[in-house]
Amino acid sequence: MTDSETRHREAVDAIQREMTVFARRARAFAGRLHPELTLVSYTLLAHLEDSGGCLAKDLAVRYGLDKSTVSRQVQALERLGFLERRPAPEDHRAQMLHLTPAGTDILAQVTESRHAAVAERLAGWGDADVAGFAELLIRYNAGPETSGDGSITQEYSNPDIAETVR
Amino acid sequence: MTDSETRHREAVDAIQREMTVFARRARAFAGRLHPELTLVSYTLLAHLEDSGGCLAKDLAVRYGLDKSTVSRQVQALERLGFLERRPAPEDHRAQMLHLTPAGTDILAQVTESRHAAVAERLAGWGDADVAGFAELLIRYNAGPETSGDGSITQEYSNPDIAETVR
DNA sequence: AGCTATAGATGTACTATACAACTACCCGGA
DNA sequence: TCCGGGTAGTTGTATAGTACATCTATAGCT
Repeated sequence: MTDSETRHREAVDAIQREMTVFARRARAFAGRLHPELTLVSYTLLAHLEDSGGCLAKDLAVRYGLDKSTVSRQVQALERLGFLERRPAPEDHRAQMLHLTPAGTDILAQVTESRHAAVAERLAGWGDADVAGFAELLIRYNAGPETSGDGSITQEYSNPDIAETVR
Repeated sequence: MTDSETRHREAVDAIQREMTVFARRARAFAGRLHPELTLVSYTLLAHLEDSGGCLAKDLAVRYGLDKSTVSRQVQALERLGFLERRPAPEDHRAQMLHLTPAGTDILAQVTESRHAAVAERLAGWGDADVAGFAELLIRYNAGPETSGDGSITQEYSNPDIAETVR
């Protein structure tokens, strides 16, 4: 193995390790930040905002969750008053999910908290590094252009790619 | 707000969003990759390897987990034959945890799988980008040098800083 | 009309987690 | 010396998130 190959392997290992560190902290982190909204709830509400309303099925496909999981999450978010269901006129099996004003509100609050937490970690970074980090993360999450990421099934990975490049 | 400030804010938002995307996928991802070892189990075993053996307390502090959680994780890993407990000679309340050969083995396998998954996502990246991404992630996880990350308590954040720069 | 596919809800089970209470042990001071 | 407060770990209990299987109602094609 050449020096360059060794360096490359070590960098990949570092990325693997650091992503693991981050992932391990993320949920507890999100929970402490805003007990009202878990990481998943936050993501679901955020998608409702982005999409301007969608079906539970869409959320399940996009985030690789079982439809039963989404069904219960939606129930909980409805109970909290953050979203409402409206009968879909064109398909009586489905229901359009929409953010309520309260949902829009809490989403903005949580987004702001998360933004602040990230900004604090980035304190002292140069603009170029911040911009570069953002770009590399987007590229990483988008995954190989050649479809499929070798670890999750096709149906799961594609919607995520769609999301990150939206 | 100047153009530069706007660009900066958008980059921070992108980082926040991409980290969220990543975190949401990580656990399910880890589970599919190696059902034997969850993300947490993997991290605990990895720390045993790095440290050459430690106490359950150390794991709890380092990873911000409750000692009961660690206790049960350790039980499970012992049942699977991946670690063993040895009475600590200098403190009879405590027990040193050590990887077994089977534990060392599975850890190597999972590390390899994770490495491969990451490498696949990085396929087509230039060496400089890979190295730069690794460096930025390490810096991000290490957090602001000024101690405390504004989101978790002091006791939790420090061990993690220690870990990422070990 | 009838068959199959789909959106969602519900029953059930499992895992990870936290908090509280408990046991066993450690150590420093009166 | 033993007593009290601190510490390592276990166990009881509760909760959240998740998946899989099953069920209902509806859609849409032939």
